[in-house]
Amino acid sequence: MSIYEKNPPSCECEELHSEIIDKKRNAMPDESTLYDLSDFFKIFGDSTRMSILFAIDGEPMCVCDIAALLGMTKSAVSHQLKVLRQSDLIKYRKSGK
Amino acid sequence: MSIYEKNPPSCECEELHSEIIDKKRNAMPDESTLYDLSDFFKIFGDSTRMSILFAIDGEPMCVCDIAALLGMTKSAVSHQLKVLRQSDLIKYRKSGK
DNA sequence: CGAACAGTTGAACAACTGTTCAACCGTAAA
DNA sequence: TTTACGGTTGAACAGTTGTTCAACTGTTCG
Repeated sequence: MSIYEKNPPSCECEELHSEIIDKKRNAMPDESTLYDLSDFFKIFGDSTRMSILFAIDGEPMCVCDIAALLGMTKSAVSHQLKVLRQSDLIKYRKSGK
Repeated sequence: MSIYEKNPPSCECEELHSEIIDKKRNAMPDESTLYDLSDFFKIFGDSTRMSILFAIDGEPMCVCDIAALLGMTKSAVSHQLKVLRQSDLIKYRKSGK
């Protein structure tokens, strides 16, 4: 005995408060700003990357040591370092052998 | 003619700089702090949530209007509002009909 | 040169995340 | 009470993200 058999096609909201919507639309940052902003936060939204940033804060470390400290593989660390490097959050320093 | 056929089992780094590692380990925030921190940033790491936050900044909006403004379904907005609500970033205000 | 070391890369895979769809709940007006 | 409205929910799906594995590069030391 299903009662709601003939629901309307859902969400027929015909912009009931179009004044508010228009007003808000003008106040909104443009799309690319929104993407840049969320992309920025995305970098810190991973605990591994956060750990790496804390680890190399102040004194630089080599990839092997970071990996040992965090209990991950060199590869995983390197992948995340690449993300951080691409965001200009860290610098690359050549190591010699 | 593959040359590097007998690579070592990879990553044999026997903590070459164990002093540095130990020192860093003590300076690291504990794991739950790291998770809390990254979880916090994760919320802002999505452009939809960012948009919603900008939209409802100052003057509150109903779900239908947010959906119309951002060109999404009510459902999608509601799901993201739930995330924001769970993070105590926004408050719920009952609407009447 | 050849071996060892430090690090990078890409493909494959699993886990997670965001959107859609359809069904649903609660309130208020008819 | 019934209908419409504003909003929520959960399952399903697609796209994205993080880790691992194996192979690789470049440098340096013997």
